[in-house]
Amino acid sequence: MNGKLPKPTPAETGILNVLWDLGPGTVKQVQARLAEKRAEELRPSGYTTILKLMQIMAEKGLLRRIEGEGRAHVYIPVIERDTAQRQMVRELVDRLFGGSSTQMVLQALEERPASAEELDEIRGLIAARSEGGVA
Amino acid sequence: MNGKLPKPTPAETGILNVLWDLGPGTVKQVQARLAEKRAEELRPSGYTTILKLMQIMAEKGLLRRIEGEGRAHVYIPVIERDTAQRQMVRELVDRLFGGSSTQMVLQALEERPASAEELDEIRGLIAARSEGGVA
DNA sequence: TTGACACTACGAATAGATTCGTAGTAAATT
DNA sequence: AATTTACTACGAATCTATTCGTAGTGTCAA
Repeated sequence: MNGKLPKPTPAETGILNVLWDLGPGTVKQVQARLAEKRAEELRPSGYTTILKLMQIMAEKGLLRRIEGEGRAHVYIPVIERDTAQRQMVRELVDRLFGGSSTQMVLQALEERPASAEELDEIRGLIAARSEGGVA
Repeated sequence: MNGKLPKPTPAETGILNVLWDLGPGTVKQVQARLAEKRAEELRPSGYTTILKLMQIMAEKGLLRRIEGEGRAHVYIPVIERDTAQRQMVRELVDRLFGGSSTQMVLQALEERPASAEELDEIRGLIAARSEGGVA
């Protein structure tokens, strides 16, 4: 059902992040959130820009649009955070790490050392995997 | 010195991969390699396409061009594999995982379970990190 | 010398993402 | 009713990436 959703572009990913965090939202809310976040770094996108993007995303099937109580439409992400994350991690692994997620994991851990708790968490997952006899 | 190298585009990344694997190469060699790899999946890019891309990459500073012995120019990657990998992993972590490389690592391990040896390798790195007292 | 060959250089077409201006519309305010 | 407000819809401009055709150049063989 969730068939062939296209890969979100960078700008679309920004919008999805907001909706994943806040739940269903209007263009205005999303735009405000993005503007607030990017205010210092970059010039934030204008209202109609975000509107257009969200319209396009609805066309593509990335968002579902429902008629809100007021006049503003409310948008909900169709693609889930997990799914998008998986998609893009996989792509990066394929493109830059020759398909070896291990290599990428090593690289990631090098770059930004995790805290002790995080390492524990990873250790836990690994332990589970090792037993599971994944091959 | 290696100052402000722009982030390689997808097509550029493909070219870099070849040069990272094979070392210095001509347009012809790169094109042949890419064609061979993509032959089954997608229609491979033509010769002049790769030539143009490599010229652009040289302009951007991603490749260095030296005059070969024959008439063909030889190109060498300026940006290193490690550097590019770090750059893009970091970007993905920031963009999709709220800056938490741990989250991305967990996701990556979910998606493509690593082999026992790989898990060992990761475990080793983690052990080293834990002791090193990074956090 | 002529022609084939193996390249490079360059311009331009196409495609996708992102941007925003302008116009339309319905509801709320005066 | 007229005006303002708060939105949506749409077209078009811009930008970047990718594509490839065509033309130019020098070398080598006949």
